[in-house]
Amino acid sequence: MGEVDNNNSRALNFIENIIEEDVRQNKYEKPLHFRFPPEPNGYLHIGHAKSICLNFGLAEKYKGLCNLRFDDTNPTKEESHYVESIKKDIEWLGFKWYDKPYFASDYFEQLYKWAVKLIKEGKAYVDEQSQEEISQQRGVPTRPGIESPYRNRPVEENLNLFEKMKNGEVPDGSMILRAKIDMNSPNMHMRDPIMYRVLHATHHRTGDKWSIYPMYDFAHGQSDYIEGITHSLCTLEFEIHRPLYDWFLDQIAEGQRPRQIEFARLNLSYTVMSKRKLLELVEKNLVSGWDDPRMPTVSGLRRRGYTPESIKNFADRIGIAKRDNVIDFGLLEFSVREHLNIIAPRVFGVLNPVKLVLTNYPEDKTEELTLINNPEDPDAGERKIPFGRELYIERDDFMEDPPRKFFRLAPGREVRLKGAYIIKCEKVEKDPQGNITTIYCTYDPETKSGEGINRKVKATIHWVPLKQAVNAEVRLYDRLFLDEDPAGHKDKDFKEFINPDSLKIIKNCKLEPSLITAVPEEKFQFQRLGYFCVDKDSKPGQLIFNRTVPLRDGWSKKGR
RNA sequence: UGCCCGAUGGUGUAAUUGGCAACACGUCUGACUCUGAAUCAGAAGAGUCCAGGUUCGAACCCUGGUCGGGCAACCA
Repeated sequence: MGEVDNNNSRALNFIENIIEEDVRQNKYEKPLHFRFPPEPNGYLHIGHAKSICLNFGLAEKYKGLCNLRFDDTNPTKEESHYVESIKKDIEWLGFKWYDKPYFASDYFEQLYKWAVKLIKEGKAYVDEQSQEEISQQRGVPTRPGIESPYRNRPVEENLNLFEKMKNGEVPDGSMILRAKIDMNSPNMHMRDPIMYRVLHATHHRTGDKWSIYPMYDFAHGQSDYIEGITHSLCTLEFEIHRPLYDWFLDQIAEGQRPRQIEFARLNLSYTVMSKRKLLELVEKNLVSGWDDPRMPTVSGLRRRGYTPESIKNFADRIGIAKRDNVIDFGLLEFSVREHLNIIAPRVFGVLNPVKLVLTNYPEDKTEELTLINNPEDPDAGERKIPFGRELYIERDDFMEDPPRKFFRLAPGREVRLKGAYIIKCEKVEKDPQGNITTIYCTYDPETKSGEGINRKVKATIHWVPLKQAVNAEVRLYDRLFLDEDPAGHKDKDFKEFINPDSLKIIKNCKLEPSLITAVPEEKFQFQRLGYFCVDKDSKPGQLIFNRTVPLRDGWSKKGR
């Protein structure tokens, strides 16, 4: 139980096609080896989840391995608490990395040796120009660059200078180590790319041991190579780096080497996906944190009430390709509903309560009614709810002057209280402002659920016993941005599109008493309303629920 | 005046590698329903960016365009 039927027979994506071909050709002697290489400078988001599902999923599918490797070559941006959050998120998604977490920083020594090797072979040199000069000389994509005056200095001099850089004898920014490739290349990344920079910064793992740090391009491919990665999957923006990835491997690799394959990153409508922008939302307190339930982060989705299964099914459904894409946020919502429909126990919760009195129900009588916990899951069992003369129902479930298509309660109309009796509205009581304060009904004792006669009524509504109701705070979420592509406007900042109503807090909601013991991350379907998840801020006696997603609503959609 | 990618219903992904466009979401009907949910049945919606070419046959191959994305951090 609890499994969403997942289509394993779906067509292969282009990466799987490449892999199948590799397997057919017996290209690798060892198991296929993948890797997920996050930089520990932020929290994982749903786009990373796509990559995680791809890499770890491929390893599972082809009985291979998948490493978790932190790409920690920039000590000025990386922090160990990000390492912890990333590990937690991957584990929560249900994936297991091979062996232990790996770190690019573990390869600093090896990388350094390779750099020295390149210098000795005349393939790398120390440049002492300013950042501006170097950038100037690099040229522009449409014009070739020009060579640095330091480009042809003697090997011995390069060795000495690089040693000084390494020993921390030169200030930040004064020297860099460059690969000697081709300043005329149409590919900007091949115009003598930077291999090492001087950074007197404390690294989250190596501390102050190093004062030089390798650049991404001089670390990533080599790290893949060291770990025996067979397929190095990354997003499209690295496509243009591939010639450089291969060039560095050409210099150092023997035998089997990794192959880089690029795929399109995930874009989700009505949200932003860059770590920089997400960080900005956090730092400017536009959201409550990385795990704010409105954030597209893995931790945000978890807090919102998403399940790992729903995220994995989503990742599977969106596929892998190379063209730019924008996935409808509704597809993510479909994926949670699909899973939660199967696993979430049904309960009664009234968000906007109005008192209802059954005038012909005995004053002191209380019944224990039995309700099915989940019609989709026979093993979910039953529970009891007390029923009495006074109840709460949803204010929206009553209309004094209903339109013809409104099926619920109205004066003179009958409706079933789910799991209880059919009731009929007799009259309403209002306050001086005209707000309805109490709805008076009669119940039909002959129509008890499961026992009595089952007359057809147009609607069944949920309810909560007034006396035993549990108070709770409920947080309703809507999309964080009003624009489909908030980051896609050249002239406007993405923050201008923030939805002012993305969070609505409702206090004094009335829940059925069984919910009193609910604990954080527990998920329920509040019947007829949606799926809800207990928030981490929730405490006994002060329950807080997040609405993960409302139920599909075919009625209000039709325009009513 | 460059280089690298890409282009298939509203959205996303397929098409057994050249054999007559499929699946999912969404939308719309209808059935069922003690959740206006779920479930079930059905429908509409693309002729594959454009123009040529090769071929008995092209979404797949070739040529030339058009449009979109990326590339000029001592970021990854």
